[in-house]
Amino acid sequence: MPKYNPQTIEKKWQNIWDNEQVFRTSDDRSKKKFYALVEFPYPSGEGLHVGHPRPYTAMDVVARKRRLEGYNVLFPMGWDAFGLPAENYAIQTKIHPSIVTEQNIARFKQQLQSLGFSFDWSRTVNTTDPHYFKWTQWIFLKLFEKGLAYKAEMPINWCPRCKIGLANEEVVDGACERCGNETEVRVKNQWMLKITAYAERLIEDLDLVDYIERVKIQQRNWIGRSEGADVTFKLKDTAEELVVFTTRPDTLFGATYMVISPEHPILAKLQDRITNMDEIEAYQREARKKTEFERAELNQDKTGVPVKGVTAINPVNNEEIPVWISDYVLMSYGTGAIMAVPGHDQRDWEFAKEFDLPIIEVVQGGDVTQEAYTDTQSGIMVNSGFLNGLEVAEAQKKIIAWLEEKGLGTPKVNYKLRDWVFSRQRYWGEPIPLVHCKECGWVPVPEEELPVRLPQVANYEPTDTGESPLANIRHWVETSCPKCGGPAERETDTMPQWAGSSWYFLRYTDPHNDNELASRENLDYWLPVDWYNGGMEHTTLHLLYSRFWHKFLYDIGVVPGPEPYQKRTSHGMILGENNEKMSKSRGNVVNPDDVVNEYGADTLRMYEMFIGDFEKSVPWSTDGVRGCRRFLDRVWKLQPMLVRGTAYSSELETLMHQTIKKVSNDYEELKFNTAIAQLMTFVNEVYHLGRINEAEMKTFLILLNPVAPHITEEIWERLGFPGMLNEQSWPTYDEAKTIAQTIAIGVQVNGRVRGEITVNIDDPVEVARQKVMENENVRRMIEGKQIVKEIYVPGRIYNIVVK
RNA sequence: GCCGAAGUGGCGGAACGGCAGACGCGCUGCGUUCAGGGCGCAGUGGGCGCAAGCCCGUGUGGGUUCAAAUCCCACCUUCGGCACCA
Repeated sequence: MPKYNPQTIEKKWQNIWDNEQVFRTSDDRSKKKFYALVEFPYPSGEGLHVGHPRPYTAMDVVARKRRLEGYNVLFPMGWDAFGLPAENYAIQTKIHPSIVTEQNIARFKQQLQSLGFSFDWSRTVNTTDPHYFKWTQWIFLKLFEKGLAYKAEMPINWCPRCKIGLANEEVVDGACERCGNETEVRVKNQWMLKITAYAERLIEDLDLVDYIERVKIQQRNWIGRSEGADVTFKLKDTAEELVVFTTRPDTLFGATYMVISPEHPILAKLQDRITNMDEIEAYQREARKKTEFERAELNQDKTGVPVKGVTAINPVNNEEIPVWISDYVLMSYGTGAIMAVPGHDQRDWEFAKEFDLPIIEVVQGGDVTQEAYTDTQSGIMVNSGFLNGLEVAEAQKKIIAWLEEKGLGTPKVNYKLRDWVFSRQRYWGEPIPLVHCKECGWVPVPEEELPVRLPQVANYEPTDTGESPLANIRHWVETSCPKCGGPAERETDTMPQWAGSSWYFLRYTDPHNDNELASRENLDYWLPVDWYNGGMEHTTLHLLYSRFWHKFLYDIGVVPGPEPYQKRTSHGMILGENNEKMSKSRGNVVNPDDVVNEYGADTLRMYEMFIGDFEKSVPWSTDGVRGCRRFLDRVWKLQPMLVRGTAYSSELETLMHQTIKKVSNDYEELKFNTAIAQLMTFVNEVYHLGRINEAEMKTFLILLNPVAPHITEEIWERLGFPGMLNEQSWPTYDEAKTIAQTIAIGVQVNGRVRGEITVNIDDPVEVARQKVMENENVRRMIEGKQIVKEIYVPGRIYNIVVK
């Protein structure tokens, strides 16, 4: 027998799988389908690192298991290839991003193939391929048609280093998610997508899907649904009103002043009445200068200016209350105005203390002169007129009814979620397929003219004014209006990277279709994705965006269901050996190529699955890799231990059934580490025994195959088993045979282990009891004491309680 | 501040009411008729003991139970998400 040589056998089997199209997906709709999805990578110049294969291997294990279970499996891979690194590289080198992208893709593909993933490579999608982004543009036009894409002057987050506008989701702690530079606020004319129109359904429909709980929680958190009421406050001696959003209309009697955002439009309307306009304008200028970060994180001290000459009327008691402006009230949430209830709101309390405004207790329980009393989910109302003495919950019902009756308020739901800033002032992205005509306004490029391709340019630099490099390509910009034929200009902003990834999983079902984004038959068959594994970092970006697009496509009848992904799971990060995040600058990056060359792809795959709890971050360990290689060596050396046998031997039968059960279940629950531990236990047992029969060997190889596909195929072939391993069926187990007939159990006295007995699982209590009483040590422990109670749990424990 | 997850040997981790530490790494010993490596076998939570065995032990303090890493209450720490969201 030759030595185990992964380098040769892995190449060999990869070629066989490729030549025989073993993992080619068919559209045979008579078979039950399984759609397994992993997030497609951005093909960076750095190539793969060992973090990538973790989720890929996990889903490869599931996909391979499903095929052996008889499913028609779709397990595709593609390239999310628009994006800044290729563009930045182009700025430096003047090499077109498409060339660099192509090279990077080739390298990524070669690396992925060397790991033996069972992707159907014939279905690869590439977001930068005009045949693909034609449909990205098509979806955008549909959104535009339905009024869900609109252009607006918006204060947006601007990254001065990347010279690019960012979506809220791309700003982390006031800094650019990509480069870490602090972002600033700039008012820009931007394309926006109305994701807020779907806020409610994006929350509600989480009930329809099987996502891990932390993903659902984070999405709900991000969307930030909050129930309350809009309440109207009249302004004394004017025709104007201020509408506020509050979650606690029951505390209206405690509202002693109002605060509006410095950007609130009423200030301009009432400027003639306001007697301190200078002061207000000065404050507005200050507020505008601050970044979101400064406004939110750094400066929690309350500042503000009273709006002199304007007085509001509290609708519940007609009290006159002052109006202030302060930057702690945001124009972008609710109505940009609040009623301040300093007795029961921390921020309002601080503000009231700062400016010496009255504080009234309306929910009993605290001491509002000392601090805001916010533990008010329940409590008794006081100082609240007709609400006095009521429980909070009753008061809420009563006040809302009262407000509605008087026409002073209505129930209202607000969301923290904002509309999606969809334009980027960049070259390397999908052109937004719209034309601006002086006569007709924004006009869509006709469908038959899609895709709108990127022009060749010499210079990729973004401009400091924030205009796209495309703006300088006059021959591309200048066009004619599709509607009136007059002169018109193309939109020069491009789409964000999140565009192409919002629907790529649809394209996999029918990747070469030139007439539609995918045929309805294929979408009906393959959707929804049965299992989608990806990173937690995409929970509030990609995952939310693609659910939004999918719901929209559902509404216009393109896709068959409201949710794209039936099940969503997530993996932990792989850290460097020093327990820090892997990065070039930290010098702790492990390259999968090196691991494959030294130990083999099967070892890498196995280690990635064995390394620890799949859902948690874990440091890389070179010694751990060696351990997995050692195991595969031991598996290889099972070959000479083979004996004949078409049924499991009596020595291994129980363990065999236990192993089938554990491995089958654990693969489904992402507990690959314990599945592999079980396979190791099995091999250890075979070594003790010194032999393994054909039936056992076959089952073992099939169980190990999803994790280590090459070595298992090779051994299968070398032992002369019929066909290829990948054509076999997943083994089944008999529950009854997973239970050992004789078993050693612990014997406790007063809950402490004092001995061990070996019993037959079917032995009656009396037999077990007799064996317990024969035990020397147990006898000593109970001697001279009175037995109060005896508990026998067959197969588990025998416990004696003595006094 | 709010929401969530998690604290178990030297390390990654198992067990999720029933013998804590499966499996792997590391370490120790023995064998493989020199060494080293590789491989095989055995051992490996701490303390006491020649041993049989005993005591202690799953972040901390209480509680429930015949029995708690596991369930309940309070707290501490770490990590992740959100955060002046009215």
